Amino acid sequence: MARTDPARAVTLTDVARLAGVSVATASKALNGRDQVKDSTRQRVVEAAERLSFSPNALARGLLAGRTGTVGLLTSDLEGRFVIPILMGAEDAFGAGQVSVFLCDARGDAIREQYHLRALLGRRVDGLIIVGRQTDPRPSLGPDIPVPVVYAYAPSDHPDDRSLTPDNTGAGRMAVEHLVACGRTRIAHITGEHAYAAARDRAAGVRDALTAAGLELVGDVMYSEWSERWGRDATAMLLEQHPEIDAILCGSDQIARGALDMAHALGRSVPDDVAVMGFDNWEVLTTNSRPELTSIDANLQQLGRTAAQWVFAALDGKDIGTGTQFVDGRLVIRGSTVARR
Amino acid sequence: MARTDPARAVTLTDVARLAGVSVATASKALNGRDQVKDSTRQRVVEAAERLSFSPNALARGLLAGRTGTVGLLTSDLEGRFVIPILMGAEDAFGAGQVSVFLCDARGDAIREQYHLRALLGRRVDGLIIVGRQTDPRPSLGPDIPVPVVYAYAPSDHPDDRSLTPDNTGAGRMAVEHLVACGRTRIAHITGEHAYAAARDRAAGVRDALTAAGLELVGDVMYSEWSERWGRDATAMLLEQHPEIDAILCGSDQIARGALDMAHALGRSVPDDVAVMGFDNWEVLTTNSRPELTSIDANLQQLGRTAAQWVFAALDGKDIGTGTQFVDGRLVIRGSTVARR
DNA sequence: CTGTTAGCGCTTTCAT
DNA sequence: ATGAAAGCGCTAACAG
Repeated sequence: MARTDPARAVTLTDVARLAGVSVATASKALNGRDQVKDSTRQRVVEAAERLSFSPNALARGLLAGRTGTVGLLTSDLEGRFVIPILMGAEDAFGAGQVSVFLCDARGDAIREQYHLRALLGRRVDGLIIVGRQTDPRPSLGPDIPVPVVYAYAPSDHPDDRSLTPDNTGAGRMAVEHLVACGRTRIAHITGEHAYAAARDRAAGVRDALTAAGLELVGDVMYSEWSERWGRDATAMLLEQHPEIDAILCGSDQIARGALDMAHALGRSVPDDVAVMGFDNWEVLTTNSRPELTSIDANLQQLGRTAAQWVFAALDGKDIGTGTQFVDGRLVIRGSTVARR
Repeated sequence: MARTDPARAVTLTDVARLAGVSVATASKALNGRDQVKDSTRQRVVEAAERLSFSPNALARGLLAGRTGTVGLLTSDLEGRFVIPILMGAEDAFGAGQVSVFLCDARGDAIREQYHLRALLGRRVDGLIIVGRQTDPRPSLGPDIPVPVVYAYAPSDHPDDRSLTPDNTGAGRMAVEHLVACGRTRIAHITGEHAYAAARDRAAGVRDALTAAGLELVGDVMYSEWSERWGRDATAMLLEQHPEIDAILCGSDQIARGALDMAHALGRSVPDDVAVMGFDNWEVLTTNSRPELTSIDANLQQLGRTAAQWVFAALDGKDIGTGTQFVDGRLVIRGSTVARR
C-alpha cells in the first residue's frame, strides 16, 4: 500500500554501521572508488542491498553542484510535440541517469515564470523550452544560470540556442516526392498564414516547384488548420482547377479533409490525385483510406539533440548560438503511391 | 545566452552578508517567521531581490525531509492520457509549489524499475503511476516508502490506491443519451476484447439497454481500435441490420470509421443513424462531419484527484485502498443530435 | 586501505 | 530580535 514511511529512510550511515565501516569507506565502496579492499566493498554492497539503500540524490546534488535533473518547460497543451521530445531527451540522458521535470505553462507567461523560478530553485542542470508553434518565442533572457535550449519554437534572440524543424526543407521534400511520383499540377492548401510553419512550408514548396520547372496551381490557400478547411478548399480547388493531380496539405488534418472531399467528388486517390500532409500524426495518417503520406518532423531526434546540447554545455563545451534546423523525414504511404 | 554559470549561485549567506545580518536571521526574514524586526526583514528582502536570490530547494529538502516533488511514471507512449493527468496534477499542486518528474517507461518493466529507483533516490514525496489501458497493472508492491496512486490503469493489488475511468458507467451514459434521442435499434462496435475498456463499456451498454427495455442489435462487435475496423464493421452492420438507427462505437477512432462508411453507404448522420464514440479526443471529434458526440473520461479531473490523494496521504490522512471510478462526461455534438 | 574532518545551503533550536 | 551552532546525507581531502 501507499503508506507514508513512518521510519526514517535508510542512509549511508545505516549501511556503514551494518557493514562495520565508516561512512566514508561505505561511500567509496558503493561509488566504485578504487581505494577499497574487495572484501570490504563486498560487505558494504551487501549491507546496502539488505537495507535496500537508495542514496539521497539531494544530498549528493547539494555537494556536487549538479543535480542530474533537467527542466522541460512547455506550452504545448496537447503534448503532441512535447512527448516525443521528452522521449528523445530521456534517450539521450539515459533512463534513470537524468530525470526530467515537465512543466506546462499553458501559454501563460506568468505561469511560465512561476515554473521557471521553481525549476531554478530546484537547481536543474539545464532547461529545454518547448513551444507549441515554430514561430520564435520570447527569450528567457541572458540571465538564466544554466544552459537553455529552445526546442520546436526557437527563441527570438540570436544569442540563444534553438532547435526547430526545417519546414522550408520539408516543403521542398514534399514537392520533390510528388514530382518524383510524376505529378506536375500541384496545389497547396495550408493553415493560418500567421504561423511560420505554414509560410515556411509554402516557401519550400515554391522553391522546389521552381527548381523542377513547375508552377503551383492557383495560389497557396491559407486558412485554418482543420479538416473542415481541407474539405472546403479541396472542393473549391477541384472546381476551379479540375486538372490538378496532387494536393499538398499543410498538415495531416487538412489532408484528411482533402482526402474526404476528393472521394466525395469522385476522385480516386492516388490515381486521379495524390494527397499528402505534414506532421505524420499517426492517428490521422495510418487510419485514413488510403493511408496518408506525410513528412515527419523527427521530434524525437530533435529532443535527443536538445538534450545532448544541454549536456555538452554543462560539460563546458561551446554549443554555439542561433537556430539549427532539423530535417524532416518523408513517410510514404498509399495516398501518393498506388499500392503494389 | 544559455551560459553555464561561472560564478557560484547566490546563497543565503550572500544575502545575509549584503543585508548585514546572520544567515539565521536572513532565513527567518525570508520565510515570514515572526521573530524579525520589520526593518530588518525589509533589508533582507531587498538584498535577496538585488541578488535575485533563489533558495536552494535541495538544501531545504534535505533538511525538511520533503522535497515538493512528485513522480509521474507512465507507459502511455502517446501522452494522450498522461498530459491531461499532468495538468490536473499541476492544478491540484499549484504551479511552482510542487514540481513533477515525468518518466516514460515505454511499457518496459526494466525501464520502469530504473525510473522508479531514480525517483525514489530523488526523494519524491509521492508517485502517480499512469498506465496506458484501464486493465489492472502489476502493483509496485507494498515497499514503496512514499504514497502511490495508480491512475488510469488500476493496480492489481487490492491494498493499493487506484483511480480509473468508470467505463461501465460511460457505456450506460452513452446508451441513455441515444435512447433519450429516440433511438431504439442500437448496435455496438468496439475495440479488442482483451481490453477491459472495451468489455466494461459493453457491459454498461447492455445494462442500460436492459433498463430501457431494449436489446442490442446483433452482438457486440469486438476487433481493433481503428478507423478501418469502424468502417468494415459498419458496412457489415448496415448490410445485416439495415434497420439500425444508432451505432455506438467503443472509441472515437472507430466512430470516425463508422461515420465515413455510413456516408459512403448513403446514410445520413444523425438523421438515419446516430453515431457516437468514447474518449472525446478532440482532433477526431471536432473535425468530423458532423462533429462527433463522445464521452469524455475527465482525465484532468482524474489527475487532480490523484494529486490530491498523494497530498492527503503525505499529510498523514488515510486515503483508503481499492479502486475508485471517475465518472465520464457526455459531450453532445452533431452526430447524435440534428443541428438546430 | 580506512577513518577523520570539513562542508555543500539551508532551517531550527537555543542562547543571548 | 538576533546570532551561534548543530545537522539533514553525502563526498572529497587528507591523515593515518
